[in-house]
Amino acid sequence: MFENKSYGTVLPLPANNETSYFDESWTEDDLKQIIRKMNLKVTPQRILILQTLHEGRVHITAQELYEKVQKINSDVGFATVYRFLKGMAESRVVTELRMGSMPTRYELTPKKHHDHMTCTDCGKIVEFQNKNIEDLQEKVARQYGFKLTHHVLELYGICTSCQMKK
Amino acid sequence: MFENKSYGTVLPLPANNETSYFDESWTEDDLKQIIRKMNLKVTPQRILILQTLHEGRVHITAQELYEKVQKINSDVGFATVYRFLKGMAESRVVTELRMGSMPTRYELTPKKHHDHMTCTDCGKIVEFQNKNIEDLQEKVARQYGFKLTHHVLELYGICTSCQMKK
DNA sequence: CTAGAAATGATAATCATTTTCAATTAGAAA
DNA sequence: TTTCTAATTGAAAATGATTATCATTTCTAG
Ligand SMILES: [Mn+2]
Ligand SMILES: [Mn+2]
Ligand SMILES: [Zn+2]
Ligand SMILES: [Zn+2]
Repeated sequence: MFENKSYGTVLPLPANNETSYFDESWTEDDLKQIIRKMNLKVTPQRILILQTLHEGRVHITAQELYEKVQKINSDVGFATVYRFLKGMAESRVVTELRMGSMPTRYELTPKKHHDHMTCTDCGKIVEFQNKNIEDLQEKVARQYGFKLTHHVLELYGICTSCQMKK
Repeated sequence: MFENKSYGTVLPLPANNETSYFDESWTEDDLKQIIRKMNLKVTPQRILILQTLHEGRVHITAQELYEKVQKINSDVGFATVYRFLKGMAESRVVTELRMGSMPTRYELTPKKHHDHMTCTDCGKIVEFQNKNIEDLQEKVARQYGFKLTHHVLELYGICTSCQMKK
């Protein structure tokens, strides 16, 4: 399974997974606003990291993001990338994705919540929304007296093209 | 079997939550059979590890299991515990539970699949089954041409008693 | 401007998990 | 039962992602 592939190498995410789903473009002022909203000082590093995250592929690892940022400004340390990513996760600007034992992946928190379905052969990730499932989750929580804060739903299987390869 | 019942905790580990949900008791022969079925040699270490896992609390970490086993036979190394646990996970004898960034927890794979709802305050874990959700997952997979192999569904929230503490 | 809190980044530390490898052992065959 | 050998073991080292340290630099409120 792709979960056993060595660390450091980029997962074979197909090109269509590398497009950002954020249609809107962000100006430097937008970026600064976002940083200020999390009560952090605006620094060139944070602007660059956030910008790169926004422009780049979704579901990126801290390491991948660090490498991308490095190519633009080699003065950015990976500690800063990890730190900022962690901060953004805390303030919900980004969402952490922990799939299996692989390094954590990040995506800018989308306006509308979605879950993920991953092909265990090629690593393709499909995003989906299903209100019925979300409603049922609430129902389960209610049955046990829980007040839900969040959830993790990941589907794993074989995608169409990988099925045909066999 | 474990419907409407909560088992184990992740964080505080109260003693009264250490009951196994496996009603059946396993004889040494049962243990040996299970090990042989995964095409592994029967060793005293593996018997002890499996037995301890069966008797102990569900949702246990490798480290916790190692410590329990140590008390009975200090000749068992933690590499063996990790290795055997990993092997059992591969042959589906145990199920891995990766919650957030905490160390992996293990449980003997139950006859009937269940998912987990965790209190983020006290760590209480509630196991639940919901056929509707499972069906909807299949439906989603079908929509995208995926052939599902497994899934991860974790609900997080505040349990009843933790809600009252506020 | 300036002060001082916040941020940075090189480096070391953490920590769960995996690997290595020499010594031991299970268990099939003789 | 004895032999043989591949599988297993455990101590220790390695790994890899992530986090902490801390001396230095940089924001930004005033
Ligand atoms: Mn996504
Ligand atoms: Mn369980
Ligand atoms: Zn695929
Ligand atoms: Zn609670």
